[in-house]
Amino acid sequence: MLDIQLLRNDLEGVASRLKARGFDLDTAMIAALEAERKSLQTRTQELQAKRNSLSKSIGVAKAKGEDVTPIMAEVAGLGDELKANEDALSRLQDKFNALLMGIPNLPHESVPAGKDSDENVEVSRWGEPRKFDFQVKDHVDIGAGLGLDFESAAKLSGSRFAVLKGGIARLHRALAQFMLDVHTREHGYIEVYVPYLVNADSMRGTGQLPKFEEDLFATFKNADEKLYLIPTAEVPVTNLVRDEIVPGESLPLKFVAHTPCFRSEAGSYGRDTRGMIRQHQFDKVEIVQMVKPEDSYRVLEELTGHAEAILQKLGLPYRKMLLCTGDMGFSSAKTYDLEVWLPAQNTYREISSCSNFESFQARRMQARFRSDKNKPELLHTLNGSGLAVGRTLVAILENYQNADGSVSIPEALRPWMDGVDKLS
RNA sequence: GGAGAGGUGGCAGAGUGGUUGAAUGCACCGGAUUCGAAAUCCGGCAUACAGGUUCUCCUGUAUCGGGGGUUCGAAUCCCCCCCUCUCCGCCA
Repeated sequence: MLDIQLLRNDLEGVASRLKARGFDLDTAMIAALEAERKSLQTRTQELQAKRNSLSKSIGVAKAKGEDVTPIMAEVAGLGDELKANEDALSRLQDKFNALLMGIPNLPHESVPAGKDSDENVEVSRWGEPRKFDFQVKDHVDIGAGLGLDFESAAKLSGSRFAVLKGGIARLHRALAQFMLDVHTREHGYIEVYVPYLVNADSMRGTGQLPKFEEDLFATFKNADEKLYLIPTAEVPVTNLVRDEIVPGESLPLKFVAHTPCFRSEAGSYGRDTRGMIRQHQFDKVEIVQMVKPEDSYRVLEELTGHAEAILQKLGLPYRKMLLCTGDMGFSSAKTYDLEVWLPAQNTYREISSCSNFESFQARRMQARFRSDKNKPELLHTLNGSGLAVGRTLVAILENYQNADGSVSIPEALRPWMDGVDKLS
């Protein structure tokens, strides 16, 4: 959520920055709503003040044993207008709030302008894609002989699910454990285990709701209370600080969580239908930080580096992309995507997304910190995939495949695989 | 699932319709005392929003788990919901 003060003070400026990310802000409508709000609110508060003081004087008069009927008569006249004003104000505020919740974050000034992913900017590249002296297979074909089973998954649940058996399931588990261990041991994150079902408040806090309900899976706790399956650990982990005022000295808070993620993938029919790239359910290790505002851009670089470290340890070639204004997520002010090399597709594919949300999520969540005796201040939130486990599995299968159909295990991962150096 | 108790400020904990945004204690901040510290004493100390003033405040409104209701007036009464604790049952 944007700062409403910013909207009031610099509506046109906000509109033009939003335009850069392809969002049209109806400034005339907002200005009109704002003018109406101002007069309604002033009038309502006036009436409330009058009622309060009259009510108070009734109490005083009664205590003295005086006759209160004249005051009662006076206050009775207020009732209808006050109620009408209160109702109108609350309707207007609901409307304004709904509008505000639907406005995306402002892009940081360092974000390049652009329409879509074609205009993202490559920042750096790491590793050399391997030269194969045989015909490379994609992960589906390689995995078929190693326990990657889409037919069973289709029987159980339909399309966009996978069953892993044997060594490949083991590899999947090892990857998650490896990532968790690196982030906790080397990068200073605290491991957290969190619920996979969360309420609507949590989804609103991080920005998935109200706009993107169709991307989520939901279930019902009872007839009128819906719970959502998390599309990323970002949701439960970031919401740990919702409605909290944390001591300034406790920042930065650094959390890492390994969770399954559930996405309906509505609107992506036909895209990445083959294989494990785009699933309804996948595992991800997510790193999250809550920091002071002045630190958040330094931390974005640091956090992205933590995700890169996993790719480097695994020896997977990747490139780091700075997303342009038109390709960023709804809540983000600046995002780096890490794209891993997939030889069978002969291209780089997203495996991590690292974002600084500045105070956008914190404002929705009322997540604040207090330094000394200063007033509470909104903190900044960041997160990144460190990494998407399923896609990392795909990358290893494809990059470490051998001519005989076996797959080598990256050196760094072997301690998590009981020393196994090859799946066959 | 059954029975009972409870949710109040950073924390603990009073408060069952009327100058209560809320006693008291702890914590915290400023000052006094002290060579300095502890102890003691004095004062301050919630959040959001609006209006005024504009870097310092003033005024108003809302907020005592959430929502709705009664009333001139609700932390306090009524209804619904959520959560926590204790006991019993069930259970990975």
